Amino acid sequence: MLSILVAAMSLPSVSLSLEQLLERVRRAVPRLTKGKKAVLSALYGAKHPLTAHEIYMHIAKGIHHTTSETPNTKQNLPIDLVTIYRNLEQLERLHLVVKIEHSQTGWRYALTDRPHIHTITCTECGQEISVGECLMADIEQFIAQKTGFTNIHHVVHFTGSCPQCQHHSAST
Amino acid sequence: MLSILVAAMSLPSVSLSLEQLLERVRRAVPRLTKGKKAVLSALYGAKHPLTAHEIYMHIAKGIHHTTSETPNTKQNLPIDLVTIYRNLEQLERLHLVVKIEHSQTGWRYALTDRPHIHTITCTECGQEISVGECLMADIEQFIAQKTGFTNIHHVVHFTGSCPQCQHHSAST
DNA sequence: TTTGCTATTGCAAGTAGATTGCAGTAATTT
DNA sequence: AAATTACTGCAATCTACTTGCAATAGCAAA
Repeated sequence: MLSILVAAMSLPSVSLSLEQLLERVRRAVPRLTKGKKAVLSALYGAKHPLTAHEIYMHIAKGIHHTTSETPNTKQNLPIDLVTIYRNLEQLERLHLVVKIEHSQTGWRYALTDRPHIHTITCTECGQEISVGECLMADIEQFIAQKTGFTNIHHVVHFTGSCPQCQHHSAST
Repeated sequence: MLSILVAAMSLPSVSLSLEQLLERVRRAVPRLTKGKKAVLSALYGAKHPLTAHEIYMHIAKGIHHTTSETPNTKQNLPIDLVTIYRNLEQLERLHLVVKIEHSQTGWRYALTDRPHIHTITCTECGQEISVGECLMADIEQFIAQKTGFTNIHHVVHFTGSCPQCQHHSAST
């Protein structure tokens, strides 16, 4: 039984260039704006799912600082956080972006169909580690057959007692 | 492969009385208070995972109204919402209660080891339906072996396009 | 039963992620 | 180049949740 689940780990790697992604989004939305491109670029380059605030910081860091020579124009201002929220919401409705988990600092988003990892958090000490690539593909397929939903995605996070904290538990 | 997942749906039913549950908690916590008993009783009687606010309302509804004959004593006052939050946090640390999903109105909690259902929400119209009992047991076992964690629980929620909304999607 | 210890409670104030209204801006079409 | 309107940024707001602290109430020992 476990061997089947392990097999599910070898997900196909997505080899879509950023340019191809932007072209795909351009066809799906009314206007491909600067803010939308910045959000997609941040998610494209991310190794882990990002919160809206992390996307904001990523964009802000990529912008050159203002000096007397380079005044504060529209070009070098960061994208407003509220714009990032609104773009994530729109891209999620179009199934181009998905919520992966609700972390302690808010929802984390990733590009759809990206192979991704999930994490497990110790409810006692707060330690958080990876559990490897996603194992949910079979469950999603089962749900699709049962409910008629398509474009199924999952929000998954695990909790438990890490090896160091196991003796404190009441359930053993 | 799917037949294995379907088999995982027949989880053992938990037949613990409320009294047995309270006794178990009494041994695990320093003081079994009125608030803690009320929270546990609400979760015990719940058919679905509850938010802190839903637990608050459930407790408040179960209390007799104040009249001139029955003045406002400590006995018929509801449990403060902050007390419910603190009890849920404590019970979660002891693995007696678990977060099931982060709904639009906040985290939903359930008693640990209760057979429970998960839901799928349409990202376009917001419709939410059940996907049947939980299929995560095998994945949790795999993670336990890989990470050394015990008392593993999961936070799971699904999203997708419901049959009525599927033509609007950009991903097809 | 009474007493003492301290975990727990309730109130109030605060934090932070996320949302909303609106006037101005900019991406696209013609 | 002009027109249309989707989108942006600012400010204000909402709400789930947390924290500080004095008062209260479980529980155990006397």
